[in-house]
Amino acid sequence: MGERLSRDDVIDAAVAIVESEGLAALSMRALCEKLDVAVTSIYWHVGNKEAILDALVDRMSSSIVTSMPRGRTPEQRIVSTAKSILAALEAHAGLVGVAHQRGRLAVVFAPARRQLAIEFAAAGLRGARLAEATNATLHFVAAHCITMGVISRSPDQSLVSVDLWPDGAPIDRGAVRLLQDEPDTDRLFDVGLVALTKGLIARS
Amino acid sequence: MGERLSRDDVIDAAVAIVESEGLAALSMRALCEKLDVAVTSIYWHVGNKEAILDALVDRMSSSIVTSMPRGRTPEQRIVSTAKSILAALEAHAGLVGVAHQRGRLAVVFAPARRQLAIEFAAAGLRGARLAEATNATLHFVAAHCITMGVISRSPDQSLVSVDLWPDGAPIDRGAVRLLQDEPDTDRLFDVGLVALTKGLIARS
DNA sequence: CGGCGAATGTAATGCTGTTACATGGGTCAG
DNA sequence: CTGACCCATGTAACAGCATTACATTCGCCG
Repeated sequence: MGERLSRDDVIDAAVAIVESEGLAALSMRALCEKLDVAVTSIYWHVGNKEAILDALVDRMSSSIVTSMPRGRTPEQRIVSTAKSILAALEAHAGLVGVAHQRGRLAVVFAPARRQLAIEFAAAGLRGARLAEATNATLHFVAAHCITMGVISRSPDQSLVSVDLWPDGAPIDRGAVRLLQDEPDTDRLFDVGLVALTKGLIARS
Repeated sequence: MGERLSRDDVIDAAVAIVESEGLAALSMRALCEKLDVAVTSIYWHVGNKEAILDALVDRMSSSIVTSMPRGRTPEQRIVSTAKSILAALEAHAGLVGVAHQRGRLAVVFAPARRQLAIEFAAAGLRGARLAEATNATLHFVAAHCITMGVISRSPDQSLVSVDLWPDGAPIDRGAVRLLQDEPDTDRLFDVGLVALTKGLIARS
């Protein structure tokens, strides 16, 4: 019976569970059942559930590759960079919140932070404004991902619709109709990102 | 022993627990212990833990009052409205994520949605652009709140700092120094909000 | 007083993370 | 070869969680 368990075996199984059944399904018992091993073996090799989550975040961090920014203007390249981060993070949707909880999102964001800073500098920003623009953009992307993660964790999406204008709307009918039903969050991200970038670049 | 339990008693106790010890401390056992009652009584009156959370969200929704927007320009009034929502939500920080999970953030946001739509219309937006600008702004505020909630749920804030520019930075030193340490999220919200508003109002 | 339903309690089930303790298996010294 | 020792695994338990089948009490109404 030389089939000794290794730390990597545990993490591999954990990744498999999270990717197939979601983060909520990752329990120590489910893990040891998948590995056909007693619970305590996991504790021997990895230590804690916290440690398992940390290892998962590490895996995610190292597997994220941000592509080169595309576009001719700084604005286009900033938007492109932010979108590529979003795409990379969405591949590991469930883990973004975990990474954020542990304050390790900064590590994941390091390459993107560099790219964004360079592009904002190319757009003419300096000093405090440059740093704030970079961080605000990253915060925008991170917050969107985490928000999506919170949604996806809930089982039923029973959206409660509200009657916004019971008696007469002071805005045009087209907008009223569009405001009534729940918006597409991906579209919202795009619109917000472009506007945010524009506003950050514009000289006050 | 006429001390019959009522549904409101349960919700009151739940609110007390959440406000004093946080959402994580809200368990059925803690609840019945605080009420000095058996667990099953709670199930009789409220039904489920889900139902309790729903009731908590209701309480939060009805207790949120958004103040009138301040400022002379539409941009100022939009920013003011968004900030007042944020302030109102932060008073019930732990519950925002719950409300969002249940798709009931729209209910909480209804008054703010109206105000924002009016202001964006005053800024000259119509139809789809008006609806998208309104929703993007609300999404920005909600995402920020939820992200803060995820942070505050974690016990230790051990932030891992990364060396962004191991060999030479292509941007000015002041920005480099500011980018190195973790930014103030409140400041980030303000900067992002103003830029977002500016970008949304600006005619493309 | 009888009956009936509303309200409460008892005790259990099955889930979670975690751990004290016992056991097997291999390596190495004497 | 044998005994010591340590690494690795297993058994079984504890404490906490939400939930529920079942029994019991209380109060009201006919």
